[in-house]
Amino acid sequence: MPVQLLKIIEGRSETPLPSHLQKEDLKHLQEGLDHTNKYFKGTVILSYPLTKLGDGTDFFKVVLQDLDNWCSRINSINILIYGKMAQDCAKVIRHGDMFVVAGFKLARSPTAREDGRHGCHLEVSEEAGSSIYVRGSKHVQSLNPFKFSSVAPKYVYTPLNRLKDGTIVNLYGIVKFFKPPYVSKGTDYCSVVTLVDPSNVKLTCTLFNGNLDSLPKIYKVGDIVRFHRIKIREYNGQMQGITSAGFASLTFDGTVGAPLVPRTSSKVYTFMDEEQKTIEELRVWAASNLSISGPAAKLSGVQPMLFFDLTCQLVGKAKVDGSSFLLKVWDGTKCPYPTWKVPVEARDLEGEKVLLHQLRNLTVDILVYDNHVQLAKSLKLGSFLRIYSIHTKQASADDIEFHLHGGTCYGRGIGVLPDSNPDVKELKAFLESVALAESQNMESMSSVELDGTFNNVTDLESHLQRCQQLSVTVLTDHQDLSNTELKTILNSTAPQQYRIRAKLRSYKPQKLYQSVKLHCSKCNNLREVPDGDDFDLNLQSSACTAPNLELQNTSWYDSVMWTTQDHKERKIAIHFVKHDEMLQQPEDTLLMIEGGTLKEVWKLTKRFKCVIPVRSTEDDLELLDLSTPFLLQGNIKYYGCKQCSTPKPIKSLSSIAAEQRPSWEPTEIAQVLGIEPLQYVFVMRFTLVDGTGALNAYLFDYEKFFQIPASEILTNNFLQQKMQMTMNTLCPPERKLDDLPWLECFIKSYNVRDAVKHQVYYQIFDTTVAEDVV
DNA sequence: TTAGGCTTCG
Repeated sequence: MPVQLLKIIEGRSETPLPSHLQKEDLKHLQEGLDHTNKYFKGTVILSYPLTKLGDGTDFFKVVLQDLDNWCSRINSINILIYGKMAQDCAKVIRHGDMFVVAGFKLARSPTAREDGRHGCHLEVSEEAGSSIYVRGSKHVQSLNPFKFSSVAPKYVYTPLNRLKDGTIVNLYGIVKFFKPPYVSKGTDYCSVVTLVDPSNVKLTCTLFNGNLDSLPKIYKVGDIVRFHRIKIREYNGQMQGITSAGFASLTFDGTVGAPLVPRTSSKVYTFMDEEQKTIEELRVWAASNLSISGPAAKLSGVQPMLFFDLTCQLVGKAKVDGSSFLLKVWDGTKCPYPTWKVPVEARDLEGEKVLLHQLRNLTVDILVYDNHVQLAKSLKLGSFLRIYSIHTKQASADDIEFHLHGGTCYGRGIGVLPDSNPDVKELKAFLESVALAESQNMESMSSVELDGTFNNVTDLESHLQRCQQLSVTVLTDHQDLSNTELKTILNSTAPQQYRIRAKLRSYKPQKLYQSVKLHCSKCNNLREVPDGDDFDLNLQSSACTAPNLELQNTSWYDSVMWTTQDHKERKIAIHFVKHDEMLQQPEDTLLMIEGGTLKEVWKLTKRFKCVIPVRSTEDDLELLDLSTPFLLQGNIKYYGCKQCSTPKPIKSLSSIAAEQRPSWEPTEIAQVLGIEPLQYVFVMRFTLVDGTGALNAYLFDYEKFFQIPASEILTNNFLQQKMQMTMNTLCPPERKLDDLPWLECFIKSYNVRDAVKHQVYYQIFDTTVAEDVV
């Protein structure tokens, strides 16, 4: 039989190829050379749907990658399979399979220039006397491994529903619960991990090791682990896993599409295609079968009386007494409640004094107890931590307290995250921006303050006093102009420009988030920013269209598709845009999603550079309705103008993908997709007074006035607080007019006429909030 | 040996 599936033979995993065949290297596949008695071996990286040619012959095309030459510029080749063999192959071939072909005919590939693969393709059919051997992955039960040569030992992995008492096994699982390593009462560190796998059986493992590093590096529920040599025992009527001699583990991020970088302390480990495929399959299974936890809690979002996990940086620590220890941490956001400060002796507090002072309003005190003290003491200042199951407690009328109680219930504990952790990378970038803002604030304050003799209230007061003398805004141009009184302006004709000195008596809207609008610079229209519900509805209605199978896996993107296993059986497809035939790092990757929910789309934006929601049509993917963002990047939703856009087919994007270094700039993406992008803008009305008169001036600001990008305000707590603080400085609530600070501004007057009336309006321009106010 | 998940009570 020409297509041979190498079947499992109990205890014998080796089925040799016919001995007359010799392996041919990709670079030796050339026209004019003799390929009789040669075979080519590669991994299936792509297969196309089975089709019929014009004459009714079945036709199946697969792309093989040569693993021995995978770092060469050209490492893949097209295999064209005809007739019955095409049918047979189409039934069994899976992505990732090892594929061997012999007795092929070699011909020039007409698509080589376009697909960048080998200059020749291999033609294969029964008539030509070809043979195909397929080695399937572990998870295809009917197919099995054979060795081409003796390389690494083969591991067999036991599904969690097949575990037997008293055995030592290898297994994979998705972390459903874990206790980060803690000091046990014996001699070792202990970590308890509960796993689940697609057999839907749970296994709780108790892992011990004297070396912290030898325990699995699990950072969150949903991580995927591979355990080697774990002992299975029955305990209380259930199977339990426990470390045995030689136990080893790999841990992977459980997010679909995240890089496959194993976390391990082992210097030598096997991790091959099959393993990769298993992890990818488990990720997809988990994505549709396990509940995905929401975004991580931030200090700005804490509530009294709850338990939460906090990702943070350690800025100070101090011993308190024998059974408790103090950690001072921050995550760049401000806790909305006044927080409890644990009294400690100044000499017991470790940490940079200046930093502790600078961040005094952003750090919180976490008191850790009992078994956590030892680990807490050993933590390095500046390290990034995830503290699991912190308890917030409202002790007095105002203060909120943070406790990490003794014991390890619910995974209570402290984990140190490496700098390479994606959450740490994100946090670090955020903290740097906050620290910069904080230090700029500090520079403007008096040096007396820095020594810590002044308290917060005094800081604020002196800050406001300063604001009352100087202007809280500055002019970015035309400084030579002299001031004009408001009365004069009100009595003059428009259009004109003026420099004014006035006080901000009031402003609208009072709720600052309402000031954010979307503006089209082409048609000048302003539009409200759609809320998340609209977006969700659009996504839901587009999810009714199932992904078109013919639009999966093209020359410029790779696709993953799965069906959710809830009652809706929703089909989700993700298309990862490639660059140079390769997938890029997630942080550089643009992906398109069909059938995703709002939550899934947001989750993807956390990991990938750009996300474009799309749906299938008959012959291409297309953008959703323009009330939906055409692009999500970071926290920002980019919208297009309905009036001025003429959406083009999605394949127009492939031109950017083909660039040397695709930067995926929103403006460039908008341009190739025929979208006129809308810009986020603050629109506010300031009522200004100067003793001679009052006038309303509009502020129309993308970023310049507040030095805050309008695009980021809606999704960034810190910037919202910053903007609120700025407005409180410009127009302090509950103050008499005399006590308000001065603003220096440029305003221009302009006429607005319609059939019935004529009005003069004023707009602020070339003005910015003073640096020490921001 | 240790812990064997399922919140402290400071």
